[in-house]
Amino acid sequence: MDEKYFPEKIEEKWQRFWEESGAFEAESDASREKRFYCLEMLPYPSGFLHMGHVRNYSIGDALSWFRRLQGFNVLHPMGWDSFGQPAEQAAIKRGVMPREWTEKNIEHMRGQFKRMGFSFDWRREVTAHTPEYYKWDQWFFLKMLERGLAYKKVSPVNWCPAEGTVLSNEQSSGGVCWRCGAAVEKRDIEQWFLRITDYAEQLLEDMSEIERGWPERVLTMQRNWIGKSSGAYIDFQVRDTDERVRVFTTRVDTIYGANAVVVAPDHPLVEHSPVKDDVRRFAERVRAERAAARDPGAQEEKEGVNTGLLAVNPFSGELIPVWAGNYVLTEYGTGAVMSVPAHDERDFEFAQKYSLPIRRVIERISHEQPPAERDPGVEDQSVAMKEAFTEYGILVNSGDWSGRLSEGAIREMAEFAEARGFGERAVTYRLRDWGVSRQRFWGAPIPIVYCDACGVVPVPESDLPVVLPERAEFTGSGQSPLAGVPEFVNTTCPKCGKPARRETDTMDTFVDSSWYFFRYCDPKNARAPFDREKVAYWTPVDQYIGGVEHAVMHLLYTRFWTKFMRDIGLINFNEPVKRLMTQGMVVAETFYREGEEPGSKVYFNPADVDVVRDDKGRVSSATSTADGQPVTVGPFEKMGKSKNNGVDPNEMITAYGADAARLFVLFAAPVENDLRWQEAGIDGALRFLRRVYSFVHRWRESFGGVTRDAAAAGGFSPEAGRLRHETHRTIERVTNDFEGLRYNTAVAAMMELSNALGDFRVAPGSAAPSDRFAVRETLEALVLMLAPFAPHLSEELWEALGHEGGILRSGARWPAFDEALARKDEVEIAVQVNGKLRGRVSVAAAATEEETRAAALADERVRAWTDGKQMVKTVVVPGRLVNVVVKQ
RNA sequence: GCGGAUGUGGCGGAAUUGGUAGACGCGCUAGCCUCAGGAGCUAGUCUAGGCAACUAGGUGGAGGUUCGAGUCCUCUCAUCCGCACCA
Repeated sequence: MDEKYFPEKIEEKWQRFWEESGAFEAESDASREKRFYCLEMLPYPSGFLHMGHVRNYSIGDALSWFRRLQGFNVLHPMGWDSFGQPAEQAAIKRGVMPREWTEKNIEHMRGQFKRMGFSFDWRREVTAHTPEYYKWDQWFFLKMLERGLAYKKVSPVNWCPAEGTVLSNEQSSGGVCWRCGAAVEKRDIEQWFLRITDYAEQLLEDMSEIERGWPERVLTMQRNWIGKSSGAYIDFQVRDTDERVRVFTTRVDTIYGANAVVVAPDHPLVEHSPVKDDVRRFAERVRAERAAARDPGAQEEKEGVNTGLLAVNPFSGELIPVWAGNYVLTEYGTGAVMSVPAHDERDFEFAQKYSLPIRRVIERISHEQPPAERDPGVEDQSVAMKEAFTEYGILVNSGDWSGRLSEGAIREMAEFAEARGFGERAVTYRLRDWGVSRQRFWGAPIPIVYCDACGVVPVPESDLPVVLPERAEFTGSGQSPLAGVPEFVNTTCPKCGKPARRETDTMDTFVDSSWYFFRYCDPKNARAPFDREKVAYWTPVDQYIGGVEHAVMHLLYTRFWTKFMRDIGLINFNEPVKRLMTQGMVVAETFYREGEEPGSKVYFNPADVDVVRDDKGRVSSATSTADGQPVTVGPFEKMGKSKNNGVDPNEMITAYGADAARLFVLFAAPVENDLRWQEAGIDGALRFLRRVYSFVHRWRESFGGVTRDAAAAGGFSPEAGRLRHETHRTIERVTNDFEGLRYNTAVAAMMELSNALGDFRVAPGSAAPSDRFAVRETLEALVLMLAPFAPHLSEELWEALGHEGGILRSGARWPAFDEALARKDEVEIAVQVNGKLRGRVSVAAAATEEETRAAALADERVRAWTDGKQMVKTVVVPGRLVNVVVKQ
């Protein structure tokens, strides 16, 4: 053992040891019931690990180590979400083939992971872009197709007319093409969809199974995304046509107040309009406005045109106009609404703009509701009402329904409509089917063949995988790259054998990430996506860790995929993840100067800035290291290129070691909070590790031959007793903190223990056997508890303490605490007089209430406040405090 | 606009869930050691007063419940996040 702690030397040594001994390799083993699946979201191989990754995987790695030490069989795998756009961008920009680019990145990042010392079972690595993996994406797609869950429909994409390419939402933000700046258009093309909406109800219902383990806000976001809404469909006959227009409403009770039917601008009913050209022009305009710069947060003004059609209110028989309005969405409900301005804010706004009549049909029933504004005796309330009354109430002016309450009327009016054949109760969802088609090269090809004779033909399972060609033209313009590869496109029909063409769309990368963690359980299986028994052993995932940005899409899709896999008999549970943890961002200070352009900023990397502090430690100013001139101190922001405040994990490892970096990210903040990266903080982590290292170095020689019996025979000195108490109490605290993923307080507890060891002022040379026993007990516990945070150092110290074969193979177990030792035999009791702290007394931990009270009242300082006063009562909280209430 | 969360020293954050506010770390101050280094060690560090023991105040703000409130209740302010014409 070196006298000093040299991280790089130790880290290399143990990384080699782990690799050679297969320390983190796990196998499903029916005889080992205690098993734990610890999963972190797999990264996109952009080429470089960033601090967000370091944090994400440090959290998971710590938990994996903890469970291993507790004797669990732990599955902790890693893989690559390696399909996706950046690879294609690299191909366009630099002419590198996506596969080459991707694999080089993976190579590099895997090396970075290894330098961090994460305890992955690398044999299980899953890589989305390999045919061995995406073959099963295709297989699942075919299974969905068989079950009617995959289908094709026309749907719009962002289209750059200048380049003739399809753009993602991101690439067309602001309504212009990110590359050439041309105005983006919407174009309708046929695309593949998965019927996730068939599972909407289950996706909502099954949330009850995971409520305890998932963050409330993630479930809320998913609930909102699914957007369940119960109401009714009502059909309005359109006069002079055979058409009926169906609307969806949650408030049938307000139907007597309907002044119009408003349909989406591109609603099919428009065909029957006598002024359909006007309506079409309107629809075109709305369309164009939407495609163009849509500022986030900007709400369009409500606009509409009268279609000239008239519809019959099936309840009242009243004739009302049909309008087309920009505020009615084609995609939601039926694309048509009944407009009830008196009781809906949007309809109110619309009616005001076009001077449509407003009729109040719901009155308040409680004084807590806003007072009724109305002109008695006048039907049209346009003048009286200042805003819509959207609450439930009592029905008025509603024919036979008048006098009923909203709640009952909503139900019964829907039933009435159903009985009369002009409507039904209905539930709608905001959730839409999952569009999986991408007009891209770098994705799993959708296994479909188009044959002139047979139509749409699925590729037979036995012909999978449909392999992505090695090369394609990535000119950045023209057609989808796959369409330009004749060897790929031209094939024969699996049914009739005649020439046919392949589907050139590839799959959304969310498909890959929907089931990858099942593949980890059996990553090399060539006959099936995975072996059911292996998956049954490991899944569902015990703990999943990742960024909150995946709260909706990825996590909803993977829940959907799980339910589908259940339905085809691959697994037998509903929910893939028992516990979910969403970690906060890594943020760092920003420094900048005003740029040449007004409002532009030139950012300085924190490493190139000197910060000046006042004597309270407040940052008062900062200067550039380069020129010594001042720079402006900005707020903490997410690390990244745009703010030039990123920190390279490699540099951190070089300067401080992987262990210190890992310890710091786990200590600096609770895992769900944002983490403020401060270089000084990692210094503190390193200091702590050095301290622990030097304790072991100082004491290890003196531990020989000290047994528990020998130590106990001599009894423990008060100091040694105190140290043992601290040790056992710390084990208790750290163990509990782990269960709640409270790493920051776990580390704090270990630091306290190390401070206690520092206060134990006995020299190793002159220590009694009992002292040496106590110190060894402390150090062994500390080293093992530190393993999840700083595994390399812990391995080194464990070896220095005389254990062979590495921590996991040496049979080491997470330390157990002795309840009796963790408790104190003397406790300090706070004594308050009238709620103010006036003194502290020490009593036996087992002291009765009476004894505690007596001790408190006997205290001199307390008596100074109570003598001569009338005592009203005393409150005693055993083990904590005494409050004496006196009359003033 | 709707929904959710959070406000504690100069900073990140603790506080056994109604019981000693500020653990632990960073930063800062002073001292020691020193080949004077961004190393190590020791002490101090919520605010005000005092040499000190101590006293008073203090958890965004205002009320309230309670022997006792960072924690519970009411109102209010601020910040952050999500959704955004969802009928």
